[in-house]
Amino acid sequence: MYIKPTDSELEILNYLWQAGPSTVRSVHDALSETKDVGYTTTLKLMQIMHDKGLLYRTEQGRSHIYVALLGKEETQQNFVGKMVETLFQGSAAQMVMQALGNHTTSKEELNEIRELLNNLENNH
Amino acid sequence: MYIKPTDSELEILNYLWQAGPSTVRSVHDALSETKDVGYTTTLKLMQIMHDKGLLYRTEQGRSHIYVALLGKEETQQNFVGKMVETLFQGSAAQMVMQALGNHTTSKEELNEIRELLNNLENNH
DNA sequence: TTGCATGTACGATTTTTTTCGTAGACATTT
DNA sequence: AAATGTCTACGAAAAAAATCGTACATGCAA
Repeated sequence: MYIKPTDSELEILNYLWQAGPSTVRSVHDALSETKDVGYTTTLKLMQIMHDKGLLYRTEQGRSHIYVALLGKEETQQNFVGKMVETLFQGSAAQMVMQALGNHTTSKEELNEIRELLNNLENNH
Repeated sequence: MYIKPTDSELEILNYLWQAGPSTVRSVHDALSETKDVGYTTTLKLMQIMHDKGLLYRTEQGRSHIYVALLGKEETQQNFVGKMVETLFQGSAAQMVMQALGNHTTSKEELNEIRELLNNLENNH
């Protein structure tokens, strides 16, 4: 059963995906850069995420090391899927066009996408 | 200042975008198809949305007609943008590939995207 | 050994979101 | 006219999320 992370939980997951196994301290220090929040708030959030089964943790001396149990790809897929459903009437293509139209994308990336389109069409 | 709609509010907005100006009754009837919720809950939600400035309303006899004040495109852009930021490190291309890879897309739509890619590259 | 820094645990509060019961207005039906 | 159905208003409760204070343990430095 999939548990949808909240916005705050997503910020934490995002850091863990990039940084790998981390202490509350390092997660908190990272989040503090962009957000004004107390240490115990981050701590509590991560404890709750642990309770929910979103994070695994192991003791390391006096502190804990946390690892994301939810996969990045899995989560991306869930969020994108839901958004396509609710905001784009199920049409991935519409969202794609919206996204490409409103973001700067490099030539290389555009080519990558082109290649993907070709592959999709061939395996039809 | 942009107000981010909650999940429930999004469902209502979504209906209003498709159906145009509507009564609470018709919104509720539509939502009831997929969701088990009381009439007064939908009513209250729409009243709150009106207070927040998400909906405009006008009296029509004994009932009210509601209209979405938040644009569909604007909202799509906001949600997609945020998702690209938080879940795809700001790379729209990555999300695009994720989305296309996991959804069935018709040949026509693929061609539309191809055309968009060409336009993007030319206006570089 | 005293004090300070740094860690977890956890209760409690606040804020946000969702839900719904009840009351009152006003048509329509019987 | 009385009963019934359908509407809004609104308070309040329940549920979910986010925040933080305080207590307590432990390592380390003075």
